[in-house]
Amino acid sequence: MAWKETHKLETRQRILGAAADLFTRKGFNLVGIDEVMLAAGLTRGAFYAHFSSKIDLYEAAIISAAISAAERINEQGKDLNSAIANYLSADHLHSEDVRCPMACLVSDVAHDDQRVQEIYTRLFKGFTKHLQQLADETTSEDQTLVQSVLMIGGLALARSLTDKKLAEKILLLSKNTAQNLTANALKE
Amino acid sequence: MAWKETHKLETRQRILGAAADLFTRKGFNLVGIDEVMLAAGLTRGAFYAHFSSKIDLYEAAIISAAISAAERINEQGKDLNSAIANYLSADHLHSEDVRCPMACLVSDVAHDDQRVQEIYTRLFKGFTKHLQQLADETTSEDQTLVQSVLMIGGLALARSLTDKKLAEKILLLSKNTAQNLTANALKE
DNA sequence: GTCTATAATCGGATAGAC
DNA sequence: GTCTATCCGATTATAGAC
Repeated sequence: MAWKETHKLETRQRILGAAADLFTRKGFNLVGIDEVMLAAGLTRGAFYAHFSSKIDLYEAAIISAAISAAERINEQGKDLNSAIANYLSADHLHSEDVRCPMACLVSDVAHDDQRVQEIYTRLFKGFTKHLQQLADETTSEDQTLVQSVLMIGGLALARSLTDKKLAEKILLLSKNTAQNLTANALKE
Repeated sequence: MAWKETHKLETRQRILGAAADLFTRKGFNLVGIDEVMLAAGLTRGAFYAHFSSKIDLYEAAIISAAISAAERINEQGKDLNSAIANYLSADHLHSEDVRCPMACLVSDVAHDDQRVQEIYTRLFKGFTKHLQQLADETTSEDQTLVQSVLMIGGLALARSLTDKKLAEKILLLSKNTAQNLTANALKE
């Protein structure tokens, strides 16, 4: 019974991983349950043993994707500047595996129902809190918020442009601005 | 024949207006042709006399929405700072009529096909060009790009948060940062 | 828990009358 | 050009065997 439970959990994680990948790449509506289950190595019928609906999966997948993205940042850099650089890198922009759902779904979420928006809001607060922990004490909450806008906005924008030269320029400029932000720049 | 043509054009514009409103509010997939035509005061059957497909309408509606949003900005402010303030205002955030598609669809577009992305890219270049015309000669292209990230990213993010206090704080901080941007802040 | 088969629905697109 | 009626494909969700 013990490994049956862990096996189910493992399967669930595999589904979540596939869903996180597909939803961040294609959004909610363009992804089918078929597609997710196939990517997880199963068929559609098995889906409802793990999740009660597609929306249910979506909500769980966003959280899962955010955790993966945070781990990816943590692996590579220990201070705020490298976290910013890592997030706003060409690597992240073109990443085939881990992508931050905060950027990939920033406008999608505005069209979704309130439950999804609440999850997104919670994740965003976690995002800024995480940045703040990496920063030194001289960094204000307000600075962190602006850095978040530059990170999420810069990446989201870059992902939607076909002009890849321009996209990478936007990443670079957003990175520099976020890293150089001073408390002074935010005043009225 | 003359006013028959203008009547058709007028109807087309009414459809486009309804579509611009619905698509920026709900995204592509959650909007039905039924819904658009009903909002335009017609029925579904009449749709295909004006557009060849839903995607065709979507592409035209994004452009139409961008023009409306630009006009809205132009009406209210003549200089760069008031354009930024207007764009990143609580008014624009909660607007029931005109909304900027660049912010409302920034991550949606990344999931769409290339044609839509190309249109979005073209509109973005128009967006930055417009900002630059409002700015004085001391403003560099790079500054304008960062201002665009703060405007589009700030608004998109604010729209997805259920915590409206936080959303308006993000607007305010993004606005201040965009207005105070100096060439120095963008350097490596 | 996972499979195959099927029900039920929804929405884009077309046909033909007016 | 606009309407009503209809077709058709796609997809979520369920039923029942293993």
